[in-house]
Amino acid sequence: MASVKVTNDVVIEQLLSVFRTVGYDGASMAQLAEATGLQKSSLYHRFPDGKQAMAGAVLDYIDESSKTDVVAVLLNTTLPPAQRLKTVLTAINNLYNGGQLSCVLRALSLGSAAEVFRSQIAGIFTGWITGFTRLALDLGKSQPEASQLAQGVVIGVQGALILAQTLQQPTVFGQTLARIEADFLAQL
Amino acid sequence: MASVKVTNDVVIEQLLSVFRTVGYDGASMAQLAEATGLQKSSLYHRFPDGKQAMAGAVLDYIDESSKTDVVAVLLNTTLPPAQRLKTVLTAINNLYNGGQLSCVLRALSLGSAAEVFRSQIAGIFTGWITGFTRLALDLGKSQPEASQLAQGVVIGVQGALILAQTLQQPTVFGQTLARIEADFLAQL
DNA sequence: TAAACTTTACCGAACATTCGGTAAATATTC
DNA sequence: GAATATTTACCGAATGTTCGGTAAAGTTTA
Repeated sequence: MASVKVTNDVVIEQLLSVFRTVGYDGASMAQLAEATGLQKSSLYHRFPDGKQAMAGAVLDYIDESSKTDVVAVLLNTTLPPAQRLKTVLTAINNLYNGGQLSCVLRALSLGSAAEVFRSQIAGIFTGWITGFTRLALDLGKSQPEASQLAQGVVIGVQGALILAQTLQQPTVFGQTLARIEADFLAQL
Repeated sequence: MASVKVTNDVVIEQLLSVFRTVGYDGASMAQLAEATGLQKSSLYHRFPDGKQAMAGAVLDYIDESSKTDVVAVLLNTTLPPAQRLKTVLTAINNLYNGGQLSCVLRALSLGSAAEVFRSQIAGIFTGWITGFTRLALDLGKSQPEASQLAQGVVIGVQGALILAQTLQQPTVFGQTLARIEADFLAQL
């Protein structure tokens, strides 16, 4: 091989950081090149199918880390439910750097890319909902309660990120995570 | 004067419908022109400061209708709180056509326009929070409870819109509004 | 009242710039 | 030297924006 200046994972993480802050249409090739430290053509060498493929790779990357850091933990029934909850909420808090980072799933669900990526994004959301539903059931909730709580996690995370960043008040995000934890642990 | 082809309000509503679905960077002048039925140059006649001014006019329009349809109702202490709640939630449901329409505030908080419009968007969110806090207090909640509930409205609406549209399951939005209503009316 | 002037709304064509993407050449590693 | 990675230079198309001009309505003046 020739000199690989940056590993593929690093490139993807830089692409992620651009897409998440400016969205798909807002991200220009020049900006993506500058962020990765590569020239445009080098990006096209790694992603021959162009910009959409770059965003697709970012989504695959997110899909993967979502499965390992969130879903797998939630479904790991060898751990006590309360510990699973705490671990996952901490992971989520880190994912968004305490509410300071946008969610790339939201960023990619607008504009030219929206229809292309919608089903994949839906898959990631569904994974979370499945995992949190299982956790809620293990915490003694009824089926409808569990579904409602699980949906509330995705809704709360996405909504809180928007509010926290718009108000420039990251604590809103942490408060929301705390409320989610309390809801799951609440005894009827 | 020459005859006006479309009133300013109609133009703004068409601009709104484009911006809300594709975002700021995703909206091309050609698309905005086609949606309004005017030529690009005619749009520049009405908005000499260009695309940003068009999005700004849309935001002003939203700001206004938010104040009259939501905030003013919430603060109208001549009406019983429960009725205010019901009226406003119905209005919100209509605003987003039962969860099928994106929120233009979210659409404009990404990309090139994000920093330009952030404070104005924050003002609209703050208006809602102020109004819902007042309502919660009138429903007998404590101050911290009221603030938390009010924040939860904005978070819930924004988050539910994202989830509903990604999953193509608009009912998610209605369910969230119902949960919000229940939370406000719940007796401790 | 009618002609002359001004203002307003609109349009088609062009503007410079930036867009995503490509081809050919150079550099690096095995 | 064969293969891969990266770069420089470039392309056509699309971007947001501006310009010159036209038609209609209002205003002024004779």
